[in-house]
Amino acid sequence: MNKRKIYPILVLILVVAVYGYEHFLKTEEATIIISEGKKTKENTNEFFLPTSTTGQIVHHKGYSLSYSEPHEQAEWVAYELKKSQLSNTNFDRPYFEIDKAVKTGAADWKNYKNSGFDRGHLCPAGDRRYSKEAHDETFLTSNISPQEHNFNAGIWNNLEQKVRYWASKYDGVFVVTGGVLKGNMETIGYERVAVPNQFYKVLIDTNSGKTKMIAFLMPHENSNKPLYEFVVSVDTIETLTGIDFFPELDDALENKLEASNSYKDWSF
DNA sequence: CTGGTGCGC
DNA sequence: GCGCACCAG
Repeated sequence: MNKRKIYPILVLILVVAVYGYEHFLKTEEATIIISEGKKTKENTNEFFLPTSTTGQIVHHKGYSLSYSEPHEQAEWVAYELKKSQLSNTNFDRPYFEIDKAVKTGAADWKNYKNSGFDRGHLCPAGDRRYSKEAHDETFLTSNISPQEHNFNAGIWNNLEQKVRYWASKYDGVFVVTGGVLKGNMETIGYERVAVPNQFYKVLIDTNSGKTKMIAFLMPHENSNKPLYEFVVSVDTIETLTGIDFFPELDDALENKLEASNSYKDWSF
């Protein structure tokens, strides 16, 4: 067979392969979204999603996220922690996997190897112990951020445990968490995963009477201070990150709750 | 609980 | 790559 005959065939194979791969990616993503079931505005998982500053929102069964490709991590991860989901089941920790649902390519876990930083969960594995599937799903690289071990196992861990306490006490809470991806940041690994200088967590409770919010902003370092010392208004975090946290909420209520840095409604 | 490294197969 | 032992805050 001469070159004139073989080139069109090679081109055809290439086109089919690329199309097939794209189709595979879209099919996989669609499956993930459909697998969450019908979403309505009454479903808090959708209702309380923040805005994305990056244009790439990914839905998993147990949480949703907005991925920032330049920083190789999520700008936020959001999920509802229901009281009924609290569990002490001990699943083995699986290996981290690159999140294939991130179209631009989620970070490789190898970036973290020997970096000196923890692979810090944003949606904690401890919040998804109600099934092995949900637990394993938190071990996607789109759900982690580089964290100092003393911070992750220290005050950040304390805050995560407090969230579980509140989920129990207030019959569930909706959680949004992430690193502040602004300013000069150290990077790790060949993909230059950014190391945030601050981390935040925003909570809303709509299940125990009147709607209430609380937000935390923590420097990326361990601390022995009490958790309430890190409470700020939601507005403060919105200004820092450019994220609008509860856009679907009634405007008057949203404005009032997000301006407050009071923690009187939350039991420490 | 939150994580890590090293070793053998 | 996977399972397992062992370590740290």
